Amino acid sequence: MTQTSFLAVIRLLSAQALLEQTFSQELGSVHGLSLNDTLLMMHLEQASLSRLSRVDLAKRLCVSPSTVTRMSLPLEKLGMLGREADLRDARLAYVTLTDTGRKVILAARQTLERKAKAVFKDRWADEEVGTLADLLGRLTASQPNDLV
Amino acid sequence: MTQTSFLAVIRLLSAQALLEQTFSQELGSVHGLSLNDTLLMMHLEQASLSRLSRVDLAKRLCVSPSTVTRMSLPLEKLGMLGREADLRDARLAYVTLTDTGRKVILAARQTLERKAKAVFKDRWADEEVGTLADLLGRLTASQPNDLV
DNA sequence: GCAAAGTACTTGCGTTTGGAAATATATCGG
DNA sequence: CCGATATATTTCCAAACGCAAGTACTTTGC
Repeated sequence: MTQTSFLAVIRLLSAQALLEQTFSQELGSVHGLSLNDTLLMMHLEQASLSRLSRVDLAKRLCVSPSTVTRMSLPLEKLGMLGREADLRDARLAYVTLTDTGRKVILAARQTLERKAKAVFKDRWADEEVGTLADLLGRLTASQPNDLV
Repeated sequence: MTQTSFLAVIRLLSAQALLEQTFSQELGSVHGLSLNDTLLMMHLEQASLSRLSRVDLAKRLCVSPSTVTRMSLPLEKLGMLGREADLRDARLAYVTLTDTGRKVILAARQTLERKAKAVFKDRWADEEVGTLADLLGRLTASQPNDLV
């Protein structure tokens, strides 16, 4: 079992590296977004009030807070993200999803869905994809809200 | 099923981000290696003659060839990696695993195994971990040689 | 056998990222 | 209320990476 755990982890890392190549290239050329940009906006999309604090986003994306600060800057200038203060806590600087951003992320999501479908197109039964999603969900269960 | 595929991919990306944090921190503090350093040496470990060309390594790690060049430089200076030419093709510059490197990667592998085991310690049946490893193996089947 | 195309590697440059430090604000204990 | 500690954000600096260009060598087509 120690060997199986190791195998599972190694393959997870390898599979991600493989998928990231495809997805980030497609997202970049079609929508001008990085994969992390997209995930950030997807988190905002499903958040209440379409807004999240920077540290919250950092935890969800597993990146440092400074990365969130820098990632959101260009997207803000492009009008996809906004900034909002908290009335009770002046330290917080929420990142918000604008209407423009909502449209962009909707399109990007469709691109991702199409690519994701293609990944499993051959040699995968629907049930197997479901099992994979379930098992991976157990791994991320400790994390803040699930996407999708 | 398009929704399930999407869910599986998103969760795969999230799970990897989560695991990478743990593993790269542990590998860095204990062995002074990055996660990619470790994977590179693990590929060499199981290669015939303990050597691989730089482009081959790049494909296996899903990084650019220039990254392999730069990654191997410091490891070479530390005596973990070596360089070897090919008699028939003067373009090739194999990366080789030295005896020192073999010892280091053996220790690093044990660290990874321990951490991997901890990931699945709670709420996972052995069979489920095996299923996960199998399914992920299907994703990476298109890639060059599997590790482990 | 030679020109053209392909492959392997390296280097320069710009981008992205994490960690430490700095700043501002909030909370807690007395 | 006040000082100490904790939290949220930003900025600086250095490390890691991809891409494009350059060099060297090999293979292909004639």
